[in-house]
Amino acid sequence: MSDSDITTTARDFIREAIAEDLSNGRFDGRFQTRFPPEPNGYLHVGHAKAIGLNFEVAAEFGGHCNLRFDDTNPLKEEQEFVDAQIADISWLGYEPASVLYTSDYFGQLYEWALQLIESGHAYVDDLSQEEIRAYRGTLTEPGTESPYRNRSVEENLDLFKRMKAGEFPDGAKVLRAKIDMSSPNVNLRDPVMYRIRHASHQRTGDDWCIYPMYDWAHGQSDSIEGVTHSLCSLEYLNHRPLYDWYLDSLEVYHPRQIEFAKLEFTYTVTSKRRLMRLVEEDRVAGWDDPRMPTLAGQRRRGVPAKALRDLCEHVGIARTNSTVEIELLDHFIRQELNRTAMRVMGVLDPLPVVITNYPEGETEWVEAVNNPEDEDAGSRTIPFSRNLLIERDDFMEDPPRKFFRLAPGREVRLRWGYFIRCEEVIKNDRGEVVALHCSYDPDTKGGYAPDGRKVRGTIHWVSADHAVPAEVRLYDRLFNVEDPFDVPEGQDFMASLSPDSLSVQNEVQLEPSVRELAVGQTVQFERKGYFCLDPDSADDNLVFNRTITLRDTWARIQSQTRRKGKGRR
RNA sequence: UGGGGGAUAGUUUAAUCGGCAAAACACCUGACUCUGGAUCAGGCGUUCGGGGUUCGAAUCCCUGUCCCCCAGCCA
Repeated sequence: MSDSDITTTARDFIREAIAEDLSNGRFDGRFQTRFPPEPNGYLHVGHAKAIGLNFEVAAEFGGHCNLRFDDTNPLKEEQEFVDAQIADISWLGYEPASVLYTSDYFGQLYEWALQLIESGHAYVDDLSQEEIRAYRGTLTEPGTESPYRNRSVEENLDLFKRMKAGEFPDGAKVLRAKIDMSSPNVNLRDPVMYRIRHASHQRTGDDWCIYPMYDWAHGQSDSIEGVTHSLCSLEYLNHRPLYDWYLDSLEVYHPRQIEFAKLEFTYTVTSKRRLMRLVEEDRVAGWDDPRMPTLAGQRRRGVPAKALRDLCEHVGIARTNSTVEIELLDHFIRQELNRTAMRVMGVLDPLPVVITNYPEGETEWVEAVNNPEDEDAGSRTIPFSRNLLIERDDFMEDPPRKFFRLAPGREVRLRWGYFIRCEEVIKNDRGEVVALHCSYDPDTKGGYAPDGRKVRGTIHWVSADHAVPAEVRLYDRLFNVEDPFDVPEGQDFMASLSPDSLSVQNEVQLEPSVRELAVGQTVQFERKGYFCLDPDSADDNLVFNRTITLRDTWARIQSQTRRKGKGRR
């Protein structure tokens, strides 16, 4: 590929910048990125954008992308999160060239801090946290210099070494960069480089009691690794001058930071802090609860990684803050699953049907197509017998107009089976429908009538004698408003939590072929939606999560007529 | 008169050096269908406001408005 090809195929401003740097020879033709999460929580759908961008540009421009854990704060980080993040990235479909840790650079970072002290660019400050805040000034007023700002190099060196040696308690001192207390960019008002934290780190144990701040660690880590383009979110724009300042002051290799907008969605929150609250306050079953926007949650729900990748590609890279409608993700999930998921029949809310003219005790096997979108998926057989189960809402005793399903005297097709006609409605003492007596037409096997007569409705069913019971967890949106932060005065996003985000169906009956399913596999229950076999399943107790419903035109018709009816009154 | 970033259909994005404003989702019609699924056809609707330059402006200039980020010893 020639340079001009690279430029003309650039799809966004970041790819343009990369192409330009590459053709200028700015980084000697080298190209390298990194995805740098802090292991303080689980990765979520918003991260998919940054992950995809970093890994995909690396592949496109012939470079590589590392995973680097930005593990500079032992108070918040855990090995569990490291492991989970590695698994999630792999599930998304990307493989880091290397897995690296900022904590591996603590030694080098310390040496560089000494260097900055020696060159007069850093000092030890005894001010308390509150004092430092007060001295920093405000957004509109300049700060004031610390009384400790002009200590001698010798004193700073001595103090900093003693900080590292553990001579001082937490918070007693910090190392600060000496930049400009009156800078209009508050990040440049002598930012803290090191704080004292007598805490064990998940990787370095008790080797250190001083830990570097993000700004001091990040650019230098990029530099050590040879990253060429350090891609990060918009909030770091204000930090770029500092990123550049440290690298320039150290006179080391200097990568280029470029910022882009994060990905956010309606009807959810994406911030590790808030997701943490949902988990800790038991509003969900854990980080991988299928209602969670975490990658682990989405995976468990049955969302294909491809859907997330497709969405990110569609959304693109820009500098505009944006909130994508969750319906767009739904679209990509359905698009992918429609193509790939095997079809299966399952009745969520069963109503017994007796085929009165079908011989008792007899079973025959009908052929069913596995996936009409994929010829190679083949077919399977399903047992048919006298005792069937159909979906309760596929029958109405007194059907409204436009209801095409079963009703007294009416004929429908059992998918892949026979035409049946409802002859009798059986009720209990309370007048509730408990069963249907139907007749079948033996000439319609496979679903075709030799006389060419048509039926409006085709419904799914299972043979009661052969069905496999299961538990199905139906998920709805975790939050019931587009913007969870849109709450009354004095309340927070937790108030937007939907009370109905999970309902469990325990009476579900499925066709026998579901016994072959693997945990994590997503199939379509015909006419109902996509469902994923959950790890909670046991041999005698299958558990499915509903990934997403099918598009439901009937539901729309119903809500429309309901609306119209109301309007007339 | 703190600094920085941003604004194109309901949403997210395109639009080569200033040259016909477009796609997907969503929504609405209709066709087709052994999933009220899928598919197909059609419809809806857009350059933040006001000036200016120009034959021609989403794009350039001036001006105004609105939104986002920053005052952690978080990242």
